Amino acid sequence: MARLPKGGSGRKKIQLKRIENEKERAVTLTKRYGGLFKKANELATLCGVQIAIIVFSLSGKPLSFGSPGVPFIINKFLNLNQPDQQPDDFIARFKKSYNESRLQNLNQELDELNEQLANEKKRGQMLKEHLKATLGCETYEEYIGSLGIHGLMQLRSKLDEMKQHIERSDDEIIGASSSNDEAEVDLSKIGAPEDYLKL
Amino acid sequence: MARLPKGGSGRKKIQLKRIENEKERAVTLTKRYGGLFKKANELATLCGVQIAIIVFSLSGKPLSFGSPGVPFIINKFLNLNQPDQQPDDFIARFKKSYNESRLQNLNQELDELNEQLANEKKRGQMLKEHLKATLGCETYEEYIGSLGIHGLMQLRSKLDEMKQHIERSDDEIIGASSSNDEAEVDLSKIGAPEDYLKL
DNA sequence: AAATCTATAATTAGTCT
DNA sequence: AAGACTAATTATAGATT
Repeated sequence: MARLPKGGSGRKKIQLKRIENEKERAVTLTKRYGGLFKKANELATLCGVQIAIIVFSLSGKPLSFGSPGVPFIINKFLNLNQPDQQPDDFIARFKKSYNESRLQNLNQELDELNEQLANEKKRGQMLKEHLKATLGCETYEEYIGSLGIHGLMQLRSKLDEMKQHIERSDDEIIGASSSNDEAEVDLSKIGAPEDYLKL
Repeated sequence: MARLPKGGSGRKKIQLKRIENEKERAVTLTKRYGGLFKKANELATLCGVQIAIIVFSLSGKPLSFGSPGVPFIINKFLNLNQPDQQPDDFIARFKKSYNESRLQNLNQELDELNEQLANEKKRGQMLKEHLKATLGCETYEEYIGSLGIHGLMQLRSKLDEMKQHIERSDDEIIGASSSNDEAEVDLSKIGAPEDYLKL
């Protein structure tokens, strides 16, 4: 028998921005994190890589996927980022790292960041010229806008997060003898990216 | 001239098992982890969740995505799985501080920042397409564009501010100095937006 | 509200460059 | 060898139950 198009009107394209409707957002989360984990599993299987995904829902509930396992991969990741030798004295190591590594690294990283931002700018110009040549439109602002709305939102929230973390860490380090649980950043103070760039 | 169906024969369904051919596997990894990170970014944006992905390729190279950041989410995840064990001796306490200190976290955050910047660059083509799709829009994108410039400028000032803050903190901590002025941003060093985004 | 359905959007395997 | 292309597969937005 002929199949009537009884179902919905089909998929519509959606904007890449926070879904305001709470219910709809929850449904989308359920659908998509399932799809994401499925893709991750396929990637691990097809390509033989190790992969871990951690998602924190708005309610704070952790959803995780890991092949071979989340803790294993976390350990591996942390060890890579902390290739520490082992001096006898822990405090000496602490100070040594603190004095030698941090400022230099930070300055270097900041310089690189600025350099990359400059490169982004240059690339924007090239793109504009290219677009102008092919499309005949002067849309530099639009391009930078598109670029900025992604990269800069992430940068922005990240920097605020780091800033808060620094302030807390300072308290801990300077007053090292006072116990201070929960050195974690209070995420609720950071807010969504939209809060910084809302129209 | 007429457009020949010059391309390949089209996509074939593949088995969910390890791809034996090394080159093919590498190509698939590249394609799919890009797609996976894109999906993750969409999930984070659409649903306002925090998400981190870590992939270790066979060669051991880590590929990661994080919103707000991989280390941050790892910390959160670990804290959930290891509810606060109170350190009762000095070394343990110091160790705790160290592990949560800004040296590690900052460096990791910066690594992550740079990584995400690189990802942003990789998506240049996608952004171009997005721009093309939104050429019809008039004031919306332009407004975002101006916001992007503004955001970039503020980003710069935040970086400078952070840098100064860190320099002062170093003096305090390592040199045990007690001078404690408020770190102020030197606005004269920042310059006008045009200096960063001029075309 | 979770499951199902359908049309469509998005991803990508294979191919060619 | 890194990107473009195309056809086909896969994911999913919105409707419906």
